[in-house]
Amino acid sequence: MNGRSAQRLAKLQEALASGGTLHLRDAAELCDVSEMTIRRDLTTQPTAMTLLGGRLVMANYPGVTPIYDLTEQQASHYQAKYRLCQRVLAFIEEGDTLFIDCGSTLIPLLSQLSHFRELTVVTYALNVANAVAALPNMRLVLLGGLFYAASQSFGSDNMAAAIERLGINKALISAAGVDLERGVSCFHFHEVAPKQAAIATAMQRLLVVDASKFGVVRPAYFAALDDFDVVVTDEEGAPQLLEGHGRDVPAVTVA
Amino acid sequence: MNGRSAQRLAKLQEALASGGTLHLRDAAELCDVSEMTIRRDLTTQPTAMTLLGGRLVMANYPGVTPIYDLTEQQASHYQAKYRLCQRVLAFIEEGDTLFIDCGSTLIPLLSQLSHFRELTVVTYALNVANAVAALPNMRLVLLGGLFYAASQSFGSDNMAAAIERLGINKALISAAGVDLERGVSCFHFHEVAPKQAAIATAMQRLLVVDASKFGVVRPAYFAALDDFDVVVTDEEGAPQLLEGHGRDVPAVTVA
DNA sequence: CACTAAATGTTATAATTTTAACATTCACGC
DNA sequence: GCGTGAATGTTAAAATTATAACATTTAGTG
Repeated sequence: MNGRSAQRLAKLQEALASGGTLHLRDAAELCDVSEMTIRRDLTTQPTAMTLLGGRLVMANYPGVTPIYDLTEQQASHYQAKYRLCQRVLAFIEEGDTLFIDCGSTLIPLLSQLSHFRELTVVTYALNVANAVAALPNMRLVLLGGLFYAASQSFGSDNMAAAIERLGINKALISAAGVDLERGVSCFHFHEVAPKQAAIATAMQRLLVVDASKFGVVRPAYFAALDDFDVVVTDEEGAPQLLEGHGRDVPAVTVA
Repeated sequence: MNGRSAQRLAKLQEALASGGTLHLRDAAELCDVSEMTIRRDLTTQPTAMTLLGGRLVMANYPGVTPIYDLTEQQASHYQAKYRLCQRVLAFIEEGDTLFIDCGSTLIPLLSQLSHFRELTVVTYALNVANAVAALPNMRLVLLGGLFYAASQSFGSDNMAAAIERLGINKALISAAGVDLERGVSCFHFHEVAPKQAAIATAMQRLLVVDASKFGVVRPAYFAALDDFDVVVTDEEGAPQLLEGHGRDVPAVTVA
């Protein structure tokens, strides 16, 4: 433990507080020590900063997502979601007005939508909106309200009414749990109203879920399985969906 | 221009959307191309990502905005905005419900808000929402609608009504033009309703504009200068604001 | 089906960053 | 002042990342 060490780090953190990066050489100059000393400070002392390619950046800031490397597992998990969304893509047509649910499942779909010339996306999720906003030739309608960080989505008392006013063509719904008998559920209660409204108003309803969701029940039920026209799932999910059921299961597409 | 380039970048951006970094080698593997291709994508196409020490990071991620490659002019311009926002900060109190306007002027304010324990932010701008969503202890209300990419904001026919339902304490309004006689203007017509509604309902109204906005007129007028209680501007803006006027000018704060 | 141009891959090289080892300086008690 | 250990600086080598040049593949065209 060294008082100067801590003092230098505090100074640097202050410099970075407004965001940005500081090259190690500049950090050293700022503190009037050698680069090696800054390096040692960073490894010796606990700090909210990290060194990335010779540059100092803020990480682990209270509440701010820390800088970390995506693990291979995370990357491959993303690949699976990507394949699922490739399947969903087959259902989308030029001119559609899509309702896109919150969560991470449908995110990989969005960049694929840039192929279409005329598409409207309706969502109540911030991450979905950001992905769509980055695309050209896309009409985006975000249903606002109070922000729920856990699901990156918004909730408001008149969201259902707002959704029913829109001419939604296809509803792409995701879920946190699918139980063949009990129904389809999610974590957060504020998601129930928009999901149900989208299911009620859309002309075609797709449930997009990977295998891990089957047999799971989450706090908030929002639909029965046969409320959907199509279920898109992966190789592992399909058998679970079909077994012990055969009558009122929607069409199934496997990624 | 290359469609695949854009598609790859979109895919990577999605993978990084929830934060973190992705090593170039993993990014190349994910897209099934060579590292060189990803490098070229990044330099060829406009993107929100940047390469930092061989790792791909979201450039607009809180704390990772790379300022080192900005021109000095840009850096100083940002510094000016930052100072302006520092002044605005003095008007904000614990427990406030703030209306925050769209544009880039007020963005540097947002990261400073993390010092407060209890704050509500109301906005109709996507970039503002993203900055606030990254902060802890913050209540965020986003007014949704149809997305306008040029101003990164939303517009809807009932936005004014939605704003007037909220208990907004202080309205922080920015503008593209301030003419001492003709009034305050912005570029986009859909911004007029929310700005006016916020001005109408807020208990305190602050106009935040740097010197470059004075004497400029933009397509859409939305207020008179004396609709505001305070004008926050910089050293160069203050004299322009005061000259030839003296009666109905609001209090002026200089950054 | 050959031709062309764009896109991508490969390789070698340059530049940068990281690490390790050792030298030097500084603070402080005796 | 001297000795001691911590802190810092310096240097060289290793590892990593970036760049440039050229080879190869691919997509589109006549």
